[in-house]
Amino acid sequence: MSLAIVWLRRDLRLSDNPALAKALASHPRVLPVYIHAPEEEAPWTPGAASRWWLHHALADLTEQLDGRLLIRRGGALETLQVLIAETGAAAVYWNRLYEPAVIERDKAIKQALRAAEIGADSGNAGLLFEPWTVQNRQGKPFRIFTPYWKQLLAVGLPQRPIAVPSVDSRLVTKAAFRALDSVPLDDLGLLPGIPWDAHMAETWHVSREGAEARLEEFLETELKHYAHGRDLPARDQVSRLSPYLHSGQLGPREVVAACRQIRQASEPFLREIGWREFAHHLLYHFPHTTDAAMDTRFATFPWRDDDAQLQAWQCGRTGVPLVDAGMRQLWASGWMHNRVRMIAASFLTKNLLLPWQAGARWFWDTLVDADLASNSLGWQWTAGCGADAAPYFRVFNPVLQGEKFDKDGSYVRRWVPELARLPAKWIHQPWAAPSDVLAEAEVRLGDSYPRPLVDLKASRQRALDAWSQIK
DNA sequence: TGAAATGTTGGGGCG
DNA sequence: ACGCCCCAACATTTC
Repeated sequence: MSLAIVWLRRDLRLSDNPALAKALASHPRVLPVYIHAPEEEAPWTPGAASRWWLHHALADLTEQLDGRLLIRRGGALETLQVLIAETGAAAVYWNRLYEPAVIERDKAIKQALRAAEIGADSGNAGLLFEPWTVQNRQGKPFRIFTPYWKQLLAVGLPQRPIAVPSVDSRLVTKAAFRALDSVPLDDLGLLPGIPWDAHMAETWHVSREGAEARLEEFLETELKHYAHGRDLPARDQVSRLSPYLHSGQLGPREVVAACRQIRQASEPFLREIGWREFAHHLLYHFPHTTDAAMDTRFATFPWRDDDAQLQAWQCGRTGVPLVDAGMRQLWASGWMHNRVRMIAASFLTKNLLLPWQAGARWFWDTLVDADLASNSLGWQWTAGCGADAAPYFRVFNPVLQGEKFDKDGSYVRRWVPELARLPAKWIHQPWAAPSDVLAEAEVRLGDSYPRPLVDLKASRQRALDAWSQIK
């Protein structure tokens, strides 16, 4: 009786899971396995927020599998080989990932297994289009989003996910499972040592059920205002699906299928799914862009080095309310509204002139949706050094952005409570408020709330001057 | 998925 | 009544 191992990674779901479907199609029994080998993703081993999410996602998947998710620790290849020896498995199935280090590892594993006459097959659970299947008329990878997206739409987005297979009767028996040594989830040490995750637990339902509920609620209630609503951080009319997509608790084909089933126009939202695709496309074809600017002129860009300012940015004490609100939302909940991400990133790279890689590293550690492809693209986009980046001279003014997108200041009030009593007129620029207004609101600049690290106008000019040095 | 500087227009106050 | 100036309001250009 041949057994197949289904090696789960960032495809932590049963539905629309090609590896699981293939295994079930040709083997009477399957053994789902998660192997904890973060060092194999170095230097991009999952950050603290990602690990927190992963813990709960694994717990939920274990429950869906009636306790039969085998967890092991150690090198992926060796662990698979040991498991094959222990179980007599005839084949291993998994779904592909697209980060440079992981591609290399997975290639080697596939080769080694096949050399040992073990079946090894992989599928696509994570993307609508895998990077090597999309190219422009010259046969080259796209570098600009819009023509890339147009082509995907012309080809047609895949929208037929694979249904949830009934796995229960096909899992290894409970007796057989007990005979295998499964590492207790808690032993992986994914949860924080000090409990900083209280607000995260309130914010997120890290489960398949949570993913489905979020998707459904978003499509029903928020999608119709998405085109404008997504710009208002206080309203939060966004999907919040990114962490589910990253862990694979939800697949992009499932999202597209759900959009097609409703009457609302979903183009603006699907376009964001398109950006996620594009990010993976770029990372695959230009693997160095996790660390180096795509635009080679930036090799000599005069980035500053200032730990104190970097730290102030990280903990939300820059003195610029909208930036601080975003950074505190990130720290507390593992997530930041997309518009505020752009503003906070623009402030770091332009106004503070600190390297985008430093920002990318911080986001990597603090975001529950931290994704190497999306994070690298996003930071290079903001810094103006990416493939299809915002022009360098596009500098966000956090005061104007606040007045446009957080008119009444409620987003700032929520995350920067020491400014909550300021009237809307001054909430985005307390440094300009008359002293009686500050006193009335019990704001003491430089004491209860910092003065701004830099003058917005002067630092904007400094960034433009730095740009003119390399162009 | 900007912002600031610069240019243009048109209404209204005023001599 | 007319021209002049001021300055919103909007458009265009530039970074």
